Amino acid sequence: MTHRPNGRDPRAPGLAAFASLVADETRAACLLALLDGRAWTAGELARHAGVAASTLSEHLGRLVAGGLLAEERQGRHRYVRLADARAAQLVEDLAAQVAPARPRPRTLREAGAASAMARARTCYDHLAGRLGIALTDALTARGLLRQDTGFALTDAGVAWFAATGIGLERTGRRPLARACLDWTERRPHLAGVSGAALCRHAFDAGWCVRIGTERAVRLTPAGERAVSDLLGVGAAALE
Amino acid sequence: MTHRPNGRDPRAPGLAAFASLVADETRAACLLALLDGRAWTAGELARHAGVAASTLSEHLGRLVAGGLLAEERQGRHRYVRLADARAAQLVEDLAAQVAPARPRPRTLREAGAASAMARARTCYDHLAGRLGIALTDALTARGLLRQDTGFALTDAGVAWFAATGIGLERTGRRPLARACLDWTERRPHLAGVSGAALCRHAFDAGWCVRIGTERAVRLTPAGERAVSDLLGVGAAALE
DNA sequence: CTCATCCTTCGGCCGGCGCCGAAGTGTCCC
DNA sequence: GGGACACTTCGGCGCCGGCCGAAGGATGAG
Repeated sequence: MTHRPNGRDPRAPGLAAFASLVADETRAACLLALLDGRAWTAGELARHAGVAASTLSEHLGRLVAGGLLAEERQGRHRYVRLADARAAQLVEDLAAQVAPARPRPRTLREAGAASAMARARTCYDHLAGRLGIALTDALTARGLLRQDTGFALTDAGVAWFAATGIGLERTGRRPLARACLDWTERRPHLAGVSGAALCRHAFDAGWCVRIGTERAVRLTPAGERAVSDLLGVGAAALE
Repeated sequence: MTHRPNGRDPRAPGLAAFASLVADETRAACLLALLDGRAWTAGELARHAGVAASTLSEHLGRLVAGGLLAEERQGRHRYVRLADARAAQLVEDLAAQVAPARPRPRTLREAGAASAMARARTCYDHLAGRLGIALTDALTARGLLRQDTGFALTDAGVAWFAATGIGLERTGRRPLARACLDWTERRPHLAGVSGAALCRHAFDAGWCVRIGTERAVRLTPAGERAVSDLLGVGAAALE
């Protein structure tokens, strides 16, 4: 990088440096894995990505320095997670751009896992998969969310969250509602403060539970009743 | 790249490859330049970026192959522009993430240009700068746009566009309204179909004109009257 | 036709960086 | 204390890719 006396936009170096963080396959794999919203140890990520621990340590150093990851050291472990909702959104958005190169279930076990993921999963801090879309569509059909002129809760929507006992706390500048493009379905679903609150409530109220240690989620019988009663979402929309 | 038999997300290679497109300083400079929404020739971009024509030719090849740019060959010229609104949004979003490393006016001329850009400019196909924000805020204050629960036009807002004679044609899946984070102001302004329509109308109706060959824009006296009459935006909000 | 202009292709150079294994540091457990 | 474990640092290797200049189309002007 020699000196460039030109009319380049001063943001170019920063933009390139930032994109470089994602521009490595191993780091990209880490970021996608961390989209589950949990904190992983460096060792877990190294095994997941299939590289030596030393290699991964350097990658984590870069990602933390770049502000994409936050770290928390506990004893001899280094826990790492996406820095904030902003970072998560960035990875989501970027991942949504890439060609849906995904057909690849090799074994029955893999096919089952992929099917469960497509049905319901978490995407950072909100619900995704067909479940996430079904909820989003139901909110829209009931006039609680409008997607026709943008993406925002209606007054009735705000009231619905309050009546259902789901608190919506405004934190900083994070929007109350925003669209997150679903990877498997290529359709938008609810994210933002309300999406996160709905997801948290769904877990707290026992509407859904995690399947194994993955991002996949299963709707419980109680959850089926709840979404049917509250939003009129039938079992058909969830299969 | 040896074979990785691991549990990596299959999207990782694509994500990394895609980010690589932006992860080069010269390509980043091109993308930022193209955010003005116009078509540039390869030569113009080469001079702008300060690299040899041969070097830039290779960069353009990658960006086009990656789907970020669209090209149009006319005679011995190769015109290139951002492929679509999706690509523009991606570059905007990414650029908004990077630290606002921008203080740097060296000469009076540069300072003047920076000041004009901060006042009013285009951002791909919509208006940005203090003008863009003033319009967005005015729409919000008048109940035509709601930003409190997301980002969407209200029914009154749709009616306002119709009454003002600004057509809103739904094209594909592009949202009618979405927020674009302003680089200089760090605040959201109106983008999407309605943002583009408003910008186009402003030029067609003579509300504003381009300053020189840059992205900067100047509000005409007629434009000042129009925004004052239609939205109650005073001159103070635009300085 | 001839020349100038714009772009692309090719060969070659060089730096950056992703990778590993070995060695070192810090932490927890017994 | 000793040993196992998690992670980091370091040296070294190899490759990818950005850069240039020279040469080769392709197009338009005269």
